[in-house]
Parts: sequence; structure tokens; C-alpha cells
Amino acid sequence: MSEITIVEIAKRCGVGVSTVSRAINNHSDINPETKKRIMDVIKETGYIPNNSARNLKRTDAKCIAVLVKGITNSFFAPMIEVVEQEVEERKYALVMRHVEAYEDEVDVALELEKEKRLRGIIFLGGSARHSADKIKQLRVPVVFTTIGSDIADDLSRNEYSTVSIDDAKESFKMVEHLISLGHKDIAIMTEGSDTPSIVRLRLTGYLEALKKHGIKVNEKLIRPVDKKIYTLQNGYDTTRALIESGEKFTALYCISDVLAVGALRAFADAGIRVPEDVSVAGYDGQELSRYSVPRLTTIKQPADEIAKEATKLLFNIIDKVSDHRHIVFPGELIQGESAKKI
Amino acid sequence: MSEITIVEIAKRCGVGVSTVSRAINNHSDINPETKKRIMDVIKETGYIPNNSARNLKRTDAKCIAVLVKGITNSFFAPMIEVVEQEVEERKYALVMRHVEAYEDEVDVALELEKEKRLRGIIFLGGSARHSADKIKQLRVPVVFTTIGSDIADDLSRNEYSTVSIDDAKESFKMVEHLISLGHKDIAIMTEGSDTPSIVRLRLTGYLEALKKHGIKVNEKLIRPVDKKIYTLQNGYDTTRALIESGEKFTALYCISDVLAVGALRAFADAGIRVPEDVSVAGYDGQELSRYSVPRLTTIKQPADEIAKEATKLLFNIIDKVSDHRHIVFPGELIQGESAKKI
DNA sequence: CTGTTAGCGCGTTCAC
DNA sequence: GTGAACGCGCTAACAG
Repeated sequence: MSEITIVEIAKRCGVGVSTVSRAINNHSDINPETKKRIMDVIKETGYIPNNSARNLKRTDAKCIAVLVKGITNSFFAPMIEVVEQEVEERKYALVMRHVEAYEDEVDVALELEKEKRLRGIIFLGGSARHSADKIKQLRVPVVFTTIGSDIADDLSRNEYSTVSIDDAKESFKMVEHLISLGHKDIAIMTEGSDTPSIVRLRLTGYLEALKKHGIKVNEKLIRPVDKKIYTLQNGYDTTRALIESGEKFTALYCISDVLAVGALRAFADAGIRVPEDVSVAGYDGQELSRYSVPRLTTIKQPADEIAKEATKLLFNIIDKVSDHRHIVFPGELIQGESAKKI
Repeated sequence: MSEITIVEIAKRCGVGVSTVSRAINNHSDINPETKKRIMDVIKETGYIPNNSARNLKRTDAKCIAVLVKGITNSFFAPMIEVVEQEVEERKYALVMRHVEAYEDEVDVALELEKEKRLRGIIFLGGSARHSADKIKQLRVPVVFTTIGSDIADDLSRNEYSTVSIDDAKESFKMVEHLISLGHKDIAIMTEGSDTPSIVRLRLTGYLEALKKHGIKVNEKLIRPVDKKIYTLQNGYDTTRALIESGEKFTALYCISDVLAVGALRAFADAGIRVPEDVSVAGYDGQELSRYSVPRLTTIKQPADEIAKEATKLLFNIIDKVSDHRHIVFPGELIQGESAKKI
């Protein structure tokens, strides 16, 4: 009973393969009785159509893809759920693909588009720069999220959409807030690598805020994280190193909530009270930031809305009721308990 | 320039399609020069082989699948990373599939097996019971993780492998630990639904520990969580409800670390000190449990080892150097700071 | 080393 | 309403 195919089903039912095909795919012009008989046999035999063969022929197939750069990143978790829900509501199929750190998400998209019959693609995270040529090769509309609008040259901005927040601006807002609380020696825990990531903009915002308020940048207070910016341990280790460096600071701004929570723990271990002795700020506004002890002062990205809007926009473009757009959501400064006036 | 295929590449290079195929697939018997010429043309044209067509023909294809039930569950994140690494080391391709809450993971596996050319399947999480018949339909070896060995009837235990911990036993261990600290009124925050989930066993362990030590079960201290057991908010809300119920308890045992961290926050908000006024215990031993304030007393599942062993075992079965096995890892009682002697 | 050819399993014309 | 035949793009035999 190896490899049961549509032909086998057809034989057993005494019908042609196309009839079976019609039964499976809910085509209208088929005798309900014939259909029932076929479906019964399918149930019995446990026949499962081969998707590869289907994709090869299919023309319609309402399917959209979500490519997630770093699926283990907790920041994307709620976004994925929102996208799944939205897509399902519209009766589209969803294929989710994990993009490895070393992969280029647009390359993966190109490949996936050949394999499946996609109608559109949503990117969650990923590199901030892409070749305009490659994006153009994609034949279906794409929406980048959590990435700004300057992914490729301005010339090609109408080839793709983006939904994001203005990272530099929001970061600026946070640092300015800390300054308004009286902090001058503000350390920042930031990304270490030099990839053109969105996260670099958070550092930019930091530098600009200091500059605006005439605070001299102390290079020793810029603490790069070794690799991943979404692990508690890196937040912890980097904070310890900062403490041990003996450098003076009254506030620590971490470019992710996860890092900030790791920092909280490091301060606790060092007997340094937050916010009495030092202020801590995060970024992202993940669920975790509202449940830490103390609650984090952070920039809340409207992740759910970004995901929702990205999906809506994609469908609008697919349905030709919208052109490509570049939507920027405002972030929200959440004043938690981890930062206070000096 | 629509839909460029292997035929097109062959034409442009003035060679046969099979030569192009050989070039793409790194076959040995091909002239390096020819290969280079072909690869150049492929680069130029941006040709990407159609995976569906490939899957249809391919016989070898070293590929294994990982099916994750609830990909947004932070517990699986490190496991996914371990599996990815192990699989890559062996030069196998990995396809990861997210199994929705309403989907049956074995059904999904069946489908995927038809579509791709799989050599084996690893399940991360999922239902604790499966039809033996369905599992038998899978033609490649499967390993279930974080799920005990009694998935189907004992008769078919040699049809699949499992790698897990003994949830009932570990849970028992934790509750006994709390009892040894002098606690008698131990509340438990547990799963609400009645699906035959692995998590039910944690409740079983709780009940057994109480029984052994002659502590009468107080139904009002068994607090079901509304749906998801991996959200901070549910931990928070359920704890609040418990506090407000006025029921007397000196310890709260949560069947996941995430719930426990939510509980910590709820106690903090209520002005109840942990562990001075109440002890809190978690389960899982996720990274988070080591960074919360206070650190959690919890049962550490060796998630990394489970993932590693599951992958190794799968490859051993594929390579015929092992039969199906049922491996049970010990959990580790981590004495954090959230529980103390009464 | 390379070209020719036969399917992989299915959806889609077309006839009937 | 239904069946036969064709081909999607590719890989794997088999010749040469």
C-alpha cells in the first residue's frame, strides 16, 4: 500500500482522476453522490494529496507568506498571532517561514514564491537594507514590518510597503525623558554587530538627544551587547561588566526590554536598588516590561497594531484598493517604576 | 522574462537540462568549466529552481521536519535552536512547521511527509494522546518530545520514540519540597482545559504529594488558568483572583515559570512579600526563572538536552543504529529565592 | 563527461 | 456531469 495517489482513488471509485480532483477541490460541477462516494474512499484509504504536485499546477491558491527573522525572538510572538488571525479571517492560507540569521530574507522569499503560489509576503524583522533589484524580482506585493521605509533606494519605495515606528525618534524621546529626570550620565546597552539593523537607529537617537542637551558622549558608557539583544543573560552580563568597570552613571538605557530585565537582575545582585540608586529603561514595551519588578520604563511599540495594519495593507494591495505605503506608528513612552528623578 | 526555468538556462548555456541539474545539485561528474559557465548564467538571470518540482522527483533529499505546537511558546525557543544546530551539523535540511492549536500535529506530519521528502520528524509539544494507526501511517521515524511515552497504546510503543521528563514525578518532587519547607496550604495554578495534555500530570503529582503527606485537598486552592499557561497576564490575573478569594494559603505552585513570574508581580502589587509572606514556585526552569526578582524556585526541565537527545536519537534511528526508545530525563529542583521555610 | 527521455502527482483543458 | 490526455519543472536513468 505504498504511496497512494489520486489515480488509485480514481480506480477504486471507478471514476476518472479529474472527477476525484473536482471532489477534493470543491468544484461545483460534480454530482453530490459521486463526490460523497469519492470522499468516503479518501477517508478510508487515508489518502493525502501531494502538495508539491499541486503547487506545480495550481493557479489560484489564496496563500500569503510570513517570513520571520529569528522566530525565537519573543518580540515577534504576539505579532505572529495577530497575522495568523487576520489571514485566517480572510480565508487565506498562511505559510510561515523561519529565516535564519545567516539567510537573506528576500532570497528566501524569492525561493518560496517559486515553490508556493503566493499572493503576498509579510516580513517580520530582518535587515534594514535590501537590494532594490531583488525586491523587484518579487512578483507579489511585500510588506516589511518593524523596519523603516528606507530599505532600498528612494526610487523603489513604491515597490514595497513598510509598517514600523521611527526608531531614532522614539529612542530620542526616551533619552530625553531620562535627561528630563535629571540624568546626565546615561549608559546605553546597544547592539554589538555592525549589520545595518534597525536597532542602530536607537543608538542614533541616544546620541542626538545627548547632543541636543549639550551632554558630552562618554564612549565608555556605550556598552555593546555580545550578539543577541533578546536574551536575559546578555543583559545581565553586560550590566555586570558595566558595574565592574567602575564608570559612573545614574541611568542605564537598554535597547530592548529583555536586556533591561536582565539588567534589573544584575543590579539586584549587586545590591544596587532600582530606581533609587540607578534608573533603568527598556525599549519595545513587550508584555514582560509590565510584569517585571520593578515595572519597566520603556518605549512601547504597538506591535499588535503594526502586525494588524501590515496584514490589512497587504490585502488592500492585493485587492488593488491601495498602492504601496509607508506607515509609521508612534511609539508610546511608558513611565514604569524603573526610572525616577535624580 | 516571466518564469525562467531550467530549460531556459540550458538553452542559454547551450547544454542539456540534466547538465544544469547536475550543476545545481553539486553532482560530481561534471566539467568544472561547464559548471562555472552555468552557475554564472544562473546568477545573471536570477534563476531559482522550483522546489515543488524538485520534491516531486527527488529520492534522496536529506531533510527532517520539526513540528512545533505553539511556536510562540517561549519554552520551545531554545529547543528549536538546539535542533536547528544539530540538524545542520549533519548536513540535513530542516523544515519547521508551526502547528496551530486546533490542528492535530500528526495530521500535519502526514501531509508534510507527502509534500516533502522527509527522513524523520520531531514533535515539540502537542497532545499527549494520538491514534496509533495514524502514527503508523508515517513512513519515517518520529520522535515526540516533552510528551511522555504513553501517547498511544503500549502495543505500538515501538513505532515511535519519546524524550521527556516524568511530569507527575517532578511535580510531586516540587510539592513535597514545599511541604518539607513547612507548607500545608499550597495553592496550585494549573491548566484549565480538559485536553489530555502533559500538563495534567503536574496536577496529578500535586495531588499525590498532598495525599502522601496526609494533607487534605482544598479544592478552592486549585486554580485553573483561563486558557494559555504561557502568558504572564494569566499568571497575574489568576493570582489576583486567588488573593481576592480570601482563601488561606502559604505557598503558590504554578505549573509554568511564566505563570509564576506573573504571580510574583501580582503579589508585589498586593503588598505581599515573596518569600517572606508567601512562597512561590514555578515549573520548567526557563531562562526567565533565573532572572526574575526574586529568582524562582522551580523544576528545571533539561530542555536543551531533551532537544539534543531527540535529534540524536532520530538520526540514530534513521541510520538504523538504534530502535525506537523512550527516554526519560530527570528534572532538577532549583531552589531559588521565591520559596522559604515557613 | 554530457544529452535525451521518462515520469513524479496533480490540475486543467478539452472532448464526450 | 465526466474521462482522457497533456504538461507544470525537475531529477534520475540510460545512452552516448
